[in-house]
Amino acid sequence: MACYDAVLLWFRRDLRLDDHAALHHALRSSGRVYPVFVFDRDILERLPAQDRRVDFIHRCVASLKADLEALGSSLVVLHDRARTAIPRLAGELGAQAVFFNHDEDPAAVARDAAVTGALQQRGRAVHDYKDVVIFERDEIQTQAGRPYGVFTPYLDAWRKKLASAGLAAYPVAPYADRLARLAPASMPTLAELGFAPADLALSAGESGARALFDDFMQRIDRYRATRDYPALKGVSYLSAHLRFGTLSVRRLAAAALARGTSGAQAWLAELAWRDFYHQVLWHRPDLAAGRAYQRAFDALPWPNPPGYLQAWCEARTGYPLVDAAMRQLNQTGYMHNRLRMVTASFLTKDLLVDWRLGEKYFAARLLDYDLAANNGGWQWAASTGCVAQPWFRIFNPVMQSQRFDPQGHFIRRYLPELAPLPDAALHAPWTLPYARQQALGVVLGRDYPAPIVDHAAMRQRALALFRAAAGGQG
DNA sequence: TTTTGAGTTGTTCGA
DNA sequence: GTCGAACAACTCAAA
Repeated sequence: MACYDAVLLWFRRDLRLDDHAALHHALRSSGRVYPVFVFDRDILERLPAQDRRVDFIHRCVASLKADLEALGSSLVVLHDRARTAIPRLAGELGAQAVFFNHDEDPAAVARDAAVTGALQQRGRAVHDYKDVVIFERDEIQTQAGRPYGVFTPYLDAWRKKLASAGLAAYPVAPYADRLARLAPASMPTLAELGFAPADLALSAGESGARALFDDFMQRIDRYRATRDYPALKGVSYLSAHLRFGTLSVRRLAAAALARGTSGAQAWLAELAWRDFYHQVLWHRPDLAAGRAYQRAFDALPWPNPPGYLQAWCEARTGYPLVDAAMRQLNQTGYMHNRLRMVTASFLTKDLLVDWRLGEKYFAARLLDYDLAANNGGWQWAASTGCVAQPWFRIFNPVMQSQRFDPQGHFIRRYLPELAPLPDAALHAPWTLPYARQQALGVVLGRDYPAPIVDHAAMRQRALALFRAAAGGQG
């Protein structure tokens, strides 16, 4: 292992001190480690001022800084362009090397290549590590040495590798005295970054992540049975913390493995999905530019009927489960996984809107937005992805509503204007006669939109669209 | 090389 | 209301 006097540890999507690959290696190889985080102008400039993610990250960074100060160090927080700021800071602090963890987002890959080039030009070393996922890049390949394009065999290989290789651990505490002694300094406020505070239900930072993790471990055995019901507390609610690395994915996998129950196994497979999509993006960076995984579907002539996208975004489709889900997204920055499928299917197969537009909307709204997973999920729903939903398999939004929100608890939570409706009518209010609507005080077109499309008719159009495109592959 | 089995999350139709 | 078949045929991954 290299031996340095002083190095930089660049935090990015790994905002924690627990089990941190790059930090662990930095501390082991250097007498002094300077922790730094950059609010990157190159990224922030492209975000709207009300983007609630910046508030969440800001809180996580403040929490990380406080944790470092408790150890006698601090965090250098810059509001700058990482491409130039990191090499400059390394020079100012006399750091001989910069340590960071991989980020496979193609924009981050390009940024890191630029930073690496600039550092090496000045004779400084760069050390980068796998940390965000369990297995990355080419670690899991088919027997033919190709990346997997089908999840089920990938999962099989992933589980085998996990069983044989085990999970690495990257402790930080034993070397904490090598964190640079830094006096607490101020960091830019959210307002100085140009962003407004958000109404966040999710507690930030490592302590917030830990609390959610402990809570989920009480429920993980029931995960398989409850995860599809948005009204239930069935899923982990850890996605945003995984996105920003306030939790170590290795700790999560270890906990699920140790638990060993059917529910824990089902959840472990979700972590494998995350690895799978990250690996797909690594091999297909063109997906980030909106290319379809199945190139034959790149030219699919999405009709994009005027007004449909906006109605979907604004929760005005007239399909209660879809609208409730979109309100959940708009109000909280989160959407239940089952509902991500329902709304994505509805936009692409019922409204015939290009999946890229839906993906873009999710990307701007989701607190847990992760390019690899979001793109993978949308392409799956749109039937353009790897082992996608077969195109003739189209969700029926009413049936999904009846199956997964039978008592309408979720719908009533986000669409209180429909609360007076009886359970049976909640999934398809247009089936109520006008007189009954009046009696209940929920009149379609006045209190809630009439359905924007007829599912059966649009299903036929979607089938025709895909049949033509699939036939054209010939 | 060829063969074989399988592919996250479904819906509709008709008996 | 319940059940099985049809929806199409292709690609992936392993044996």
